[in-house]
Amino acid sequence: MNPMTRSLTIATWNINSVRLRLPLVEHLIAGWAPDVICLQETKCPDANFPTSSLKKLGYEHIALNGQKGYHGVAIISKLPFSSSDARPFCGKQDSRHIGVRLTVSGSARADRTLVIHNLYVPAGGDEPDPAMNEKFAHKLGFLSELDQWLGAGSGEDLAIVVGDLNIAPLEADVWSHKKLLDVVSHTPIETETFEAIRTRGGWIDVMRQFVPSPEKLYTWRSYRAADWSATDKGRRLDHVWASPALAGAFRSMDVLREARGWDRPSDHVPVIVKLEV
DNA sequence: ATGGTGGCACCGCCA
Repeated sequence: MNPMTRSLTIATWNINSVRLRLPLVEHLIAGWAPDVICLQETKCPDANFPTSSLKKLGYEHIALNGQKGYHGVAIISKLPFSSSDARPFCGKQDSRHIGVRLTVSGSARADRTLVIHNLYVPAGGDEPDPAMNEKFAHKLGFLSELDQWLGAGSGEDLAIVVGDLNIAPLEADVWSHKKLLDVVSHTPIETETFEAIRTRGGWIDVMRQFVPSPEKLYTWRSYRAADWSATDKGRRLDHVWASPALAGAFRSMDVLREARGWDRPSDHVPVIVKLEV
């Protein structure tokens, strides 16, 4: 490794209740030891977040935007934050974003600032018609605000966006493109808007740098499947975007497919990236 | 064959 860079591992995972699945978070930590873990759907108020357990495991820096019962995002980190912020969307009080600023110290160069945004985009309900389904209208409104924000670019030299974005943009991101064209998460209005925001903002689809289309790549499989592994009807709903300055920085990307088979699993699996900054 | 499962909360809602 270049001694003038620092290696950093970042995980993103929709955990579907951080309290119920704290043992799985601990398992992820024991096996992969990410420097930073971005969680979505923590489903608990900040006061109930398992802060002390995670601090004992070395994640002493924790930024929370939780709420009771629904949504909720968190960033836990071995590295300190110089600041954090939570953005509101659509005039609602949903906890769907937390952002942090990390100072990454290189041994022989000036410190560099890395911004990480952790997002939980609305799922959007079942009916892909905003006139009939206000949850889908909310999702489209959320994307419109994301376009104004992230579509305008990173705003920072070194920036990463991760999270459950609840859209599978490419044909290779779903088990059947044709069967899912009318299914919320893969409708043309969603996939086209998603890719328009990403490309207009100059964001790199980091996962697809490592597993290019048309190879299938999934991060989510329904709880309703009788046998998730055999049928493997998955979707890539979780994403890692990076600003242009990070184009050459990523060294690895792993989708922990096996995590879908862990005891009492989340329906999403962790995605882990390693980069040098 | 048009279901199914899972979490949280409170006895329905959301995913």
